[in-house]
Amino acid sequence: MPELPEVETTRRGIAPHLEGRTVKGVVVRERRLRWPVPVGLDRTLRGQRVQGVERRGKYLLIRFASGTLIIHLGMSGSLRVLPAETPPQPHDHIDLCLADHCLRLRDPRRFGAVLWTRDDPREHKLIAHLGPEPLSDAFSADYLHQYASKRRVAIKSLLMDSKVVVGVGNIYANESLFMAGIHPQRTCNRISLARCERLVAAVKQVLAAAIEQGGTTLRDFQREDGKPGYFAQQLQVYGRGGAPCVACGRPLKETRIGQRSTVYCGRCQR
DNA sequence: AAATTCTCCTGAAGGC
DNA sequence: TGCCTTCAGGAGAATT
Repeated sequence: MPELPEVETTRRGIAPHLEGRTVKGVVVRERRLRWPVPVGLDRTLRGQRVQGVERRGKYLLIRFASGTLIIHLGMSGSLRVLPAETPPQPHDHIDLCLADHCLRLRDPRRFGAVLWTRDDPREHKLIAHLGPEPLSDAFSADYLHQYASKRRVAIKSLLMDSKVVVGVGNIYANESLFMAGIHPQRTCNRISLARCERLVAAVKQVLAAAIEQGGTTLRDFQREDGKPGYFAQQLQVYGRGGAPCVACGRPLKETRIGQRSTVYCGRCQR
């Protein structure tokens, strides 16, 4: 499941193969994604040159002179650069064809999205109201503390709210809260500035480390499976309910917050 | 306004 | 072995 580190790794992987290249054609085999894939993408993009590949939160932005292709990978989406004429496999929904290669979107669960906007993508409905990037200075302890003071949800829910900060999915919310020693159920307006400081630092550290590892595990973005290696590796709590806490050895507890699997240590996290 | 629940979908895992 | 059920999850939409 693509979290921000994997989306960023994908961006870095595909950008050199796209930027400055001209689209030869677009093939849409399945347009029933989260929202219908716009009709006429082939006509819109054929002959257009890619000006840049950017990211905002978990949205990838492929910029052209006449507009921007907005791509979200949802839960099961992946983008790979393949040699032209590579036969499509099941769930390979869209190809962006270049001279010698194609950018191919695969998304078995179809929670992803491919949209087109002619306007500034930063003003797009889905993007305009997003919170700050987690690795930017705008995501600070002061910012989080102030935002948290106005709300009464569990801190984990706050972290995963894209209006508060983008890119912190379920896995990294669990990991960050463990690292910061904060109980995921704790009401967000009852966390001190000092503890917000720890939490913000933890989020940045976890995401930065994952991007670094995503870079190694996904460097060969043409490979068939694209399974992120950093998942299984250094996870301290996610997926480890009942297993011993790496810090104190007590069994990790598992519960649900907002329909999401939540794992924590009842002793280390308060 | 804020908080909570619902919804989309398929593959994996578990039960019998 | 095979069929059935359950579950996971991003995040906007709908509901409370």
